[in-house]
Amino acid sequence: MLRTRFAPSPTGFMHIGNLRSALFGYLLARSSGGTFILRIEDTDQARYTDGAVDKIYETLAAAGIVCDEGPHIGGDFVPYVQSERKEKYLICAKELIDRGKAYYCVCPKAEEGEEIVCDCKNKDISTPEGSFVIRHRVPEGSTTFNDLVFGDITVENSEIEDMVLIKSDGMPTYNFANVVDDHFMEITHITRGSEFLASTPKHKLLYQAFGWDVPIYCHLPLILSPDGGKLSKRKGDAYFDDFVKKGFLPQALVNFIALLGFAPPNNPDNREIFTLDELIKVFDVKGLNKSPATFDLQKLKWMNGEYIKALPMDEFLALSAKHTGKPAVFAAMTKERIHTFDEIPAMLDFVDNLSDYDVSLFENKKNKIDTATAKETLAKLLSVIENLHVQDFTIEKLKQTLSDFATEHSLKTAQVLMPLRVALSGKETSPAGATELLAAFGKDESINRIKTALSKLLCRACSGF
RNA sequence: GGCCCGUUGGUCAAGGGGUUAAGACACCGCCCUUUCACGGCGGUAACAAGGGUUCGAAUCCCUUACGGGUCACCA
Repeated sequence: MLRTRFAPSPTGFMHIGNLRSALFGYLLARSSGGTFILRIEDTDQARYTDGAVDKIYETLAAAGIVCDEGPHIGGDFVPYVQSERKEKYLICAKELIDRGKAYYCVCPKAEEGEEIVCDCKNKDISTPEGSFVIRHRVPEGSTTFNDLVFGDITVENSEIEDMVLIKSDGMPTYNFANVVDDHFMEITHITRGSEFLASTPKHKLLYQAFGWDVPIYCHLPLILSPDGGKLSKRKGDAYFDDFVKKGFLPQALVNFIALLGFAPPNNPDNREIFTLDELIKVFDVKGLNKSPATFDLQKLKWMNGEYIKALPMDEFLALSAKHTGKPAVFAAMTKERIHTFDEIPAMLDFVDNLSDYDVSLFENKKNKIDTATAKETLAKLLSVIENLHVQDFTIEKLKQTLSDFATEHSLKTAQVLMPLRVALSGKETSPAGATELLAAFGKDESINRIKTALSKLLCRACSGF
């Protein structure tokens, strides 16, 4: 039975890279009928942040990633929080000391840039006094491990330091706790970012020191920021929540990061939009890449736009309400045009506040419209609209009315609709055409806006320009 | 700097000895059109460099360059 795990540290918000590790662990488990577990690695007390564990649950839930075992659901291997497993690590470390594979070190903690020559390795201290750590005794030779993505990797043991297993505060280090827990929780496949590639030989040596089976490694290619380095907090492109706040949908985000460093091997029609369930179906480690992938915001936006367009209208309106207080008629206009929800406010700013726009907006060479013809058309249009009944303000009826108007005055539809649209929106671009805006604003407001346009145009005419 | 890993258009990527080197995002053009957008059609644009191996290399090997990761009592 295949078992994978996601083992984050509760240090704050969920980093995109972390979410991706979780996603691939989940995909690997689900695609082969395995089990996906969550383990909290809180061995660094200094970095512990309140609420961070809840944030992890929330993010996984938002992403649709369901755990089979974990602190919040239990399982056969409780507890799933490392700080609650403290004794286990010490016992294991002592076992290693008994076997001569680890030793007590009483050297002071090295300061920044300082290097301490440690001789504890040869002292064989049996009962340390005062502050101490337990270090791994790295054997001679070289270590080779196999990775599902990167293949065989060999490192000389002389390159590997005698790493600390138990810190002076009694807590295990990440490297140690990770190995111990993965063994006892019977994790078969280790999925994590390739930043851990370099420490994997240390881990393998530990498994061997205990005489445990070495799990199968599957390192994921890194995600890079567009300017080369890591995704960073500074630029606001590092955390899941940042993206949600900006109006990205969790599903789109998941879809996008799944396709970073991965391409489904069997994808004849080059599909790129996948639900989580579909990702499970097409997932295969063979599709994993080795080279780092750059996070391209533009493509994410495109993908998010695709998800927004696919949303049922009621869901869209519910979500857009968080970003705009405008009436649904207007919000609905933006559905097919936005990439992220935070684009809505700027698109609908004209609804409550007609800007003091310039009359040059009325000019359009292609359709032979200038301020004079626009004024003339709007003036005639005004009386037509004033004579309409309120119940005639439906898109269907307005369309007919405007079309008849154009015919009657021998105008092209554009020559009627362009000036009207500008008058109603006061903008060069608007999220909908004249008919829709007319219907959305209703009779009174439409008349007001046309009158405003006329006064602007009149003013222009007086001054002789 | 040592060690490890990587390098196909600006970005994501397919392709694993013989291809006109896919597709997507972005960009540009055209069409549609009531502006912009959407949609449709088309276009620009890539095998890091140099050596091998081979009848033939984007594909295999070596070197260089560049990029990244890692060298904690952080995870």
